[in-house]
Amino acid sequence: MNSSAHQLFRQQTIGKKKRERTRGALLDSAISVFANKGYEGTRISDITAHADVANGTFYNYYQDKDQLLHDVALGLAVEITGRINEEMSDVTHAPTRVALATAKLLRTSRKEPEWLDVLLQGAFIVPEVQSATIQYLRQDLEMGVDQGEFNVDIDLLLVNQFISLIRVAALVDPTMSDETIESTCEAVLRLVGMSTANAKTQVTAACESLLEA
Amino acid sequence: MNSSAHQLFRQQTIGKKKRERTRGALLDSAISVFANKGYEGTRISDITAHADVANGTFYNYYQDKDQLLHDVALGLAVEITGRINEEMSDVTHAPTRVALATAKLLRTSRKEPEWLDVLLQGAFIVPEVQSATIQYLRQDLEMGVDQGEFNVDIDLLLVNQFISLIRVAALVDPTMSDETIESTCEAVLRLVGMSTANAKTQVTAACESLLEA
DNA sequence: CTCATTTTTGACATATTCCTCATTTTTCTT
DNA sequence: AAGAAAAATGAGGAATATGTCAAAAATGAG
Repeated sequence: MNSSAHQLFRQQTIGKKKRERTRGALLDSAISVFANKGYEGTRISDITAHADVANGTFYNYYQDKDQLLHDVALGLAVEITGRINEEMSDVTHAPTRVALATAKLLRTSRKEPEWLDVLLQGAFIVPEVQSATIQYLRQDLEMGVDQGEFNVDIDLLLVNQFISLIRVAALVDPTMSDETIESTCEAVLRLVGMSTANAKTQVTAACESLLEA
Repeated sequence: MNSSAHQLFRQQTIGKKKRERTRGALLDSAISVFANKGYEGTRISDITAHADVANGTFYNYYQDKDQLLHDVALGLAVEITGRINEEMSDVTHAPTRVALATAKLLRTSRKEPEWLDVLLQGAFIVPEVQSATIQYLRQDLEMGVDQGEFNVDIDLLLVNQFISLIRVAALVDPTMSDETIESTCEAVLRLVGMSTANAKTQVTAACESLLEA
């Protein structure tokens, strides 16, 4: 087996010792299997088979599925949020930041659908992953309130509502069409209290700047 | 075992023949077990144990877990949407209908948290349950657009975004406080394009009329 | 109350998954 | 290239779940 398109973790372990390379293979396989069978539905043997290692090898690295999900999802969270934040370091307008981040995230999901899927599964199961995921989002939302652009209370419920809109996009349209991306960006801006017209304007601008890059 | 608070299906089968009563017990037990262990996580034996029947009895009624989920979730969908719609038969103002329906649904979830949980699990797994759940919602949303109150395109994505906001409420605050209910009602109205202020007004009015009843 | 019919029972055969560990194979330092 | 350390292997025992069925028990119509 071992037919993943992506190679996130193996990429990170090239040149390192065998131990780290095998761990990378397990992590990459976990992404594919979790995404296709769901966390509950995957068996340890699914992952080892996908990674082309023996059954027992798994236990040289993890004690159980939970630990693996923790590492995979946290790794994805760090990778994805890191990338997006880096690319937006010069954007200070909160609505633009939120629209851009959402669009970039959903674009990532178009290229690597399994990443967002597994990240979100982890965010709903592993508290630490949830914190890591929420962190940046909350900052941008509070920034928007300070700037007088978002007209809503920022609390845990709102942040989770935001994330659930992302999740729904991936669920309803796994191909993640441009239309789905734009609709979702507009929806999150409406959720934080912007008018339909205003949201549309922001999203159009953000998506154009995305095409230039 | 058999310590459910609710008795939805057994209530419906009182006086009927033994066959229907046992089926009712299985359905009620399924609600509790699915809600507490999740669909994937529940074993047939969990359900029979909870229903105080022998293992083999399950197979006199259903071939597998999927069929049981289908019946349970569809039964819940019919029961819940039926009740809510009946109580709103005289309300014609779309924003009021949407706010009221959302508040009523979340109130139901406060009294019977397992119902909404299982209904939503079913809606994401069984297509027929999804249709049944979406049906009324879509009507009200389109009514709101026709009335010029909702400013947004009604499509499958939007309807699912709506449902996901309901789901998040149950996830973030299982006790379903008044605050959570109101915040969620406001959020769904913002999602469909109402202003923050306007949404607040509608929700306040709707929740007051709810207290009178 | 009787007894044919319906329903329940639970032991068991089958199947799946988990996890261990003694052994083999690979790695990589010198 | 040698060889000690690290890593991988996979057979197999323990645990758990599924689905069947012949026998036992409960039901309810007459």
